[in-house]
Parts: sequence; structure tokens; C-alpha cells
Amino acid sequence: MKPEDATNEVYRFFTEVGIINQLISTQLEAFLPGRMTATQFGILGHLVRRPEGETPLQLSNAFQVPKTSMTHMLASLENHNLITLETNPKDKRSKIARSTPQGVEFLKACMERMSEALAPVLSELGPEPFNRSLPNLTLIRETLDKERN
Amino acid sequence: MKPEDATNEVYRFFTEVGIINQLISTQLEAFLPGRMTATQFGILGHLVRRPEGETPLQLSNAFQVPKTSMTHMLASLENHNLITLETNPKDKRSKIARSTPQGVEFLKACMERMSEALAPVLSELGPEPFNRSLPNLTLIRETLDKERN
DNA sequence: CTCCAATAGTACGATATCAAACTAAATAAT
DNA sequence: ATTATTTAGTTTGATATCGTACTATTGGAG
Repeated sequence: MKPEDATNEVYRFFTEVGIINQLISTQLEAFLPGRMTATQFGILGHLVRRPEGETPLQLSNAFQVPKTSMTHMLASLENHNLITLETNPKDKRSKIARSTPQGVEFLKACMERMSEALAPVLSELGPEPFNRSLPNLTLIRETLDKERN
Repeated sequence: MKPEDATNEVYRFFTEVGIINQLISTQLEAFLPGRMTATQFGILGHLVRRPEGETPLQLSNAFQVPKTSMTHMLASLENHNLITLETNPKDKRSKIARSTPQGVEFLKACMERMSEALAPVLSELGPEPFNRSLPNLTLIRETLDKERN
């Protein structure tokens, strides 16, 4: 394969990733209240899986959004009583975000609705396409993250 | 594999897609003038590859964004003289967006800079991870698109 | 032909995102 | 200990996105 073809393939890869992300986000956001965004929902999921909580900076690194965006997202999640924000006892500049019981409940309900909505897709495709691409995606994500300036 | 594990895997798939999209968009947007977004850049690329042009509605379907967003994006691209917008002679409600020579030039320059920026990633990973996942991504994208209500 | 439903795009208003500049706390340097 | 530097998060202001309601055009039913 010529290097040009490789570049082209990478470009198509990123295009597909962009469109899949768009399709999924749109569908998810249709289930979410108000203007809660797919990323905000992702943050909630991240926190639910980490009961010890994380700082806003850790979260903005994990989701690759500016910390100024994170401030806004966390404020919004807190307004919905889905998370709490406390000052970090180990560093008074910092805070710790944790999911609330309502947050756990809300996440569960949304994921169930999303599963129902995606059921036709899963039964048509089966697990293999996800199964086969996931390790590659993880590898690509890790490398992109590592090489980021 | 239990069905619950399959759901979990799908969830992780979408999470990885979201983060990769975020990483690439951020890097690309750092190269783009003003606040031009990765999606707008994607639209330009789409039009450059289709000299006959497309209508705004075709574009909003291809990129899965609301047509009201497309109006804004196309206006922005037109302001930068990267595309033209003419009324469709076959349907006066409609328009046709086409890339300009400046648009072609601009796209080329940005893609070259992006290639340079991604060179370390590509040389570390090689083409295989992209190669192997692309057909699966395409399949997933097509199915998601088809099953969308 | 007339009317009506469907379709393409836009105006408007609300909210999300993000860059730049800022405040406060922690850490390092002298 | 004092000062300088770095770090965590927020405020501010600008722009992007998108839902709702609208206008204009098309195409079909009668």
C-alpha cells in the first residue's frame, strides 16, 4: 500500500468516527433532559464507576475537554442533583466531584432506554463488529493521547 | 459471552469513539482559523470531493447535524470564501453548495499540517489498527444510520 | 386551476463550548 | 521566611449548536 493510501484510510477512519459519534450523541441526547449533552452524561457514568470521585482536572483530561468547559458541565450536573462538588481536603484549590444516588439512578434509567433504542442495531450486527474494533480503538486512543503535545 | 457483557462492550466502544473524536477534533481545530470547527472542515472536504456540489439538506444528512446548524456552518464557510451557495435552478426552495478554488487550497494546506502532526502516531501504530477497524466502523455507521428512527 | 400537505431553508432565542484573563492556593527558589 | 512560579478552578465574552416556529416553494388531490 502506498503511503498516500494509508493517509487516506486514516482520514476515512476519523470521518467514520466523527459520524458514529454524531449519530450516537444525537440519539442519546434525545433521551436526556433539557440540553444535557452526551459528554455530560459520559462524565456522570465515569463518576458512577468511581465512587471515590475525581477532580475537575482529572475529568477534563479523561474526556479531553478544556477545564473551562468542565466547570460548566459539572455545575450543570450539580444543578440537576446528579453529582456533588466538594472542596478537596488535600488541596484547597481543588474540588472533588462525586455522583449522588440520584445520579446512579438516572444513569441506569438512561442506559436502559438507550439499550432498548439500540437493540435493533445490536441484533442486526451482533457483537462481533464492536468486539473486533474495540481493541484497535483503544490502542489508537492511547497513542493519540500519549503523542498529544 | 453474557448479553450484559456485550452491552458493556458496546458502551465502551461508544466511549472510545467519543474520546478519539474529541482528541482529533481538538487537534484539528487548533490548526483551523478562528472558531472553525472540525465538522465545518469535514463539510469542506466533502464538497471538494464532489465538484457538482450538494444541497444543505444532503449535507445535514451526511453529517447528521440539524439543518439549522448546517445553515450556520455554510454561512460561515461562505464568509471565508471557501464555498459558494447558489439557489438550485431545479428547485427554488433549495440551494447548492460548492467548494471554491480557495476552499480546495485551504483544505490541502490543513490536511498537510494535520498529516505532519499525526506522523508520530502513524509511525508508532502503523496502518493496521486503522485498516482493521475501518470496515467494522463503516458497517456500524451504516446500520446506525439505517435504524435511526 | 385551487387548495393542501410536504419540503427546503431561515430567523430567533436559549444554551453549550471554549479561549483569555483572572484569583487563590500550593510549591519551589533564594 | 520571602518571593516567584506553578497549578486548580472560575469569570468573562465570543461564537457554535440546535429546538421551535416561520416563510417560500413544490407537488399532488380533487
